[in-house]
Amino acid sequence: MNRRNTPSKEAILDLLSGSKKALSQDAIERQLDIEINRATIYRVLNRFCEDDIVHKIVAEDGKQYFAICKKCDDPSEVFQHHFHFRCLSCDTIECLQVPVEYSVPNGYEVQNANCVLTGVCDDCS
Amino acid sequence: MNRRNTPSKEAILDLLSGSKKALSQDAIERQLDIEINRATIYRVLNRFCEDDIVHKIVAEDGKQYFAICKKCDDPSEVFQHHFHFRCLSCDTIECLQVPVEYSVPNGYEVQNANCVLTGVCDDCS
DNA sequence: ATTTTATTGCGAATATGTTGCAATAATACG
DNA sequence: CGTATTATTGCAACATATTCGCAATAAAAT
Ligand SMILES: [Mn+2]
Ligand SMILES: [Mn+2]
Ligand SMILES: [Zn+2]
Ligand SMILES: [Zn+2]
Repeated sequence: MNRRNTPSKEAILDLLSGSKKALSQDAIERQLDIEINRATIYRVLNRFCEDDIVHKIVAEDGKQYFAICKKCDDPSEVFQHHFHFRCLSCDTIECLQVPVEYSVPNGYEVQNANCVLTGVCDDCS
Repeated sequence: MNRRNTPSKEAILDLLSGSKKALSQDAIERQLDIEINRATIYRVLNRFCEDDIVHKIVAEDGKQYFAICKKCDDPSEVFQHHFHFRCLSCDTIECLQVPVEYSVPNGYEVQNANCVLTGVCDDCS
């Protein structure tokens, strides 16, 4: 149950921390300096998710992308569910600072939101 | 390029038209009276999507779900991007009549939205 | 009837993600 | 330190979803 510090964890966390984009397992594997097994990368990422260090986005391509959970500038306000943007041109996914707002019919209880907008980002337009 | 009418198309369209839920390929295959090959089901569904008869939702499970494109009660208004709800209890996905509203940073152009809320639906709570 | 070609079925390929298991190594504790 | 505990890793195998090539079939046009 108790977490241990390992080179794998550290390398993956460093990579995600320094990235402006959400990364998939294979992007992480490619960008890493050290070699880490695929299964290990997934296990590390899933543990980060359990610990709320990282959140997972599932895009329209059906793949999982992972991004660091950042707090808002206003530390009193927890960073809520937000939109993600997938650029079809540069094929990247990023977290938008845009909260997801919705209302649901009576009796519906929402536990999570996975919202991805697709299009062309500023850099590519 | 020209579309032809086939028993497969008709059966799948009937099924989707009569369903309150978005359906995955394997759900469609199970619920069909006639037997249709897996690859064919996907091809029919993808053609429906191209023709804007059906829309595709990708859920957190990474699977594709398909639902008929319905117009609003108000025929003047095209049915926009809307939220979808995935119930973890009855494991279904439905279209909510809740439009997706957002703003994006300057220079971003949105072409599509894939938004799925997850939780427990009214029937199951 | 004949032609054209969209559609289908089949099998194989691709891709993503998970799991069992034995080996390794981080941590706790004497 | 030295040892014990067990979280973590690598590897291979597995599971599942979706696509693709290709030859056969059948809708639609002539
Ligand atoms: Mn995010
Ligand atoms: Mn829908
Ligand atoms: Zn871009
Ligand atoms: Zn339900």
